[in-house]
Amino acid sequence: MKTEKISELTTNRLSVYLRCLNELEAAGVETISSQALAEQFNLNSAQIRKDLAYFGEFGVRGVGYYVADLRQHLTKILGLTEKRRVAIVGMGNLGLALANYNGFSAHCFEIAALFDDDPGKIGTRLQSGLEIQSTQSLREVIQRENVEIVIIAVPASAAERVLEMVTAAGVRAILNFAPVHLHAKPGVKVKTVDLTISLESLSYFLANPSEDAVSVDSREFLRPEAGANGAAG
Amino acid sequence: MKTEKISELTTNRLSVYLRCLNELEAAGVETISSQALAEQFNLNSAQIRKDLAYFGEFGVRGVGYYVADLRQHLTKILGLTEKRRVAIVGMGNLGLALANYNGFSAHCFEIAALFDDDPGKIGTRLQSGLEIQSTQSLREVIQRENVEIVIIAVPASAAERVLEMVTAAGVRAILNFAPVHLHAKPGVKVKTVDLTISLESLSYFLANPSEDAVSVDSREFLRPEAGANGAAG
DNA sequence: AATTGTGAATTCCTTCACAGCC
DNA sequence: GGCTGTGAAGGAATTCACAATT
Repeated sequence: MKTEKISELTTNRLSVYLRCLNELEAAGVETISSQALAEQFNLNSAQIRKDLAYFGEFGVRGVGYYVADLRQHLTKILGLTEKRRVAIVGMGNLGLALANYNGFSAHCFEIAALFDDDPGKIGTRLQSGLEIQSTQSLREVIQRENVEIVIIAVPASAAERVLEMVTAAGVRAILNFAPVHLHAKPGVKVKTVDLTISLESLSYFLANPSEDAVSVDSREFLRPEAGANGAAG
Repeated sequence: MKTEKISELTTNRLSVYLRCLNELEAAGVETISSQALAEQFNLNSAQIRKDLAYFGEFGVRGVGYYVADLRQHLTKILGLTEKRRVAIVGMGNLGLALANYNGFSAHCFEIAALFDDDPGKIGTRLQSGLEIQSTQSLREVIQRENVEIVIIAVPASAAERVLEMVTAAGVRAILNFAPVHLHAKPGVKVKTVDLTISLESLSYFLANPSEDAVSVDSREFLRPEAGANGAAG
């Protein structure tokens, strides 16, 4: 167990391993080797062992990793032992879609509040029973509902202002869908999902026939460069 | 102008530069230095110059880059001179939200077809006028409509099958929202946007109080690791 | 025999620092 | 003087390869 700084690339991979372990456990598999795990994701087995070794010695030499055991360790490392409460700001198409998406609850995230500043939307109740509230009550509601993570789904022009409101309310973890670079305060983490960049990256790929037409799932969050020829998954 | 392999991190940053140049041009700014550009994104100015230098000598020493000129070069490099036709497979909440999202057309992407295999949805027409079609006609429609990019917005269990159909129809660029690792054939690029990983990454951040509470917009698609202690300085 | 955990080697990416040019 | 383009240096992430362990 080291105290080095853990790269975000490593923690992203831990998420992937955890998902796979959930499936393996459901399938009744008891142990898995780093090699077998690596083959599922086009990763190197040493990388998996290193990722895990940052947090402890979870494996058994000559055997591999006990699925149930490792699953539990990763769940704890990723802070997923208890539900985390999430609010969404911006109830346009995307915000609504996320609010109605059921996959979150299965993964320890619970939508606890919805905000918009359009008077025509405030007061509307979704299928889930949650009511859209005014952004004017954002601070109060976030604190009362113990919201830990906020999803920003407003237009780019409003995103920075929302970030300020949200951090002023004490939130330290933000998932931003607005296509803009946000300036976060120290101690606050902003993850931006930028669909324009993703699409333009595909456009670049189409425009520049790769000399060596290798491919793979290009998830740049698993490897610094996947894709191109790389992987990414 | 080199022939080295261009990293996906570089092309992602080109998208960011282009967006900024669009704003600068609209604001009537004529030239910009790598230093000024770098400050907007917490990047190093040498990195920007290097990114651009892979593709040519676009700058003028002592002056900087002419905004209109560089904008045009980047548009061409990213293959954005003509509209790219996009299809969406899976008309659940997310697929619908993406289909109704207007930001695409502004960025040279045009939704050309929508697919689902739920008979209750097939034949439905969206606001845009586009009709949801059966996945059984996927190949035919994709070829007739000259679709170059497909967005997969189906459940994880169906994603691999959809990928096969789509690549069989000749599509080489896929944006995948299903939380699963897809296995792409050579010459095919898959970019996966995985919300579960993003949220779990935030959960990890909350669960592991960073010793040095520095922060930054952690877009791992701009730097191998942003955030944590990343860019701040 | 099989597989982990890890130092060393490698590869890749970023930053420095300065020559070259406007 | 100011700024680009770039070789060299530095840093970070991945992979190799093997000792340690069951």
